[in-house]
Amino acid sequence: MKDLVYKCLNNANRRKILYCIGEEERCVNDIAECLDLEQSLTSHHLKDLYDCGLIEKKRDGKKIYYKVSEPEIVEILEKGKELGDKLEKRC
Amino acid sequence: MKDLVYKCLNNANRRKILYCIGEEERCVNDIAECLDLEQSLTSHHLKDLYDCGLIEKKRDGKKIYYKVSEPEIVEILEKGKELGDKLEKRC
DNA sequence: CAATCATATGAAAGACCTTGTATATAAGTG
DNA sequence: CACTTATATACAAGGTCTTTCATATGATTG
Repeated sequence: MKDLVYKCLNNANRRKILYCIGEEERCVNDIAECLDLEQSLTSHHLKDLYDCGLIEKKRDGKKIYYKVSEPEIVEILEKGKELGDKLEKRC
Repeated sequence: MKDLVYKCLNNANRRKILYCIGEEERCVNDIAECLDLEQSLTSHHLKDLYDCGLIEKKRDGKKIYYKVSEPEIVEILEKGKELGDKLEKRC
């Protein structure tokens, strides 16, 4: 259970999704299009993120809008990216 | 390549190892004993962490001492833990 | 209500991870 | 040099993850 946050972070597509809906909410189709992912794949990942509690959703007519509910996750993402970049330069 | 940091974080034993050698260096055997892990498993995980660049090693006679080389990883770990705890309370 | 649009779900293939067992290497010791 | 201690590596079994394809559900529209 405690591993869910790290598990969510351990996939490039999920990380992209988090960045994508970190500032403003977006509907599934927009997310998929924006990141060039299959609709169903996007949906699967959104479910993982949602089940983990990192994002929230809101229905509006046919569309469902998602956004990050825990800003901390974006901070972690940024720290992770910084560190990753730093480590990459070394090799 | 950029995923290595997140991959390293996505395993409870590796996270324990990072905590264990975050402050002071320790040799493989001590780490294994301290965390109650098999020697070879400890060694496997240390290799992953080392290859990723998160920890450094130093030989002293027969023993090899490891310690965290990037303190940022411990910060990330702590932020991740805080967030994980927060999310867990919800369910 | 049939058709359409938007999203979710299930199943399955293949890739990837974790772990354990057995064995190898490397350093130190008698 | 044989032996022991400390660590690393190879391999294989089992499990988990990611992705795709096909299909289902749910809301809206004509």
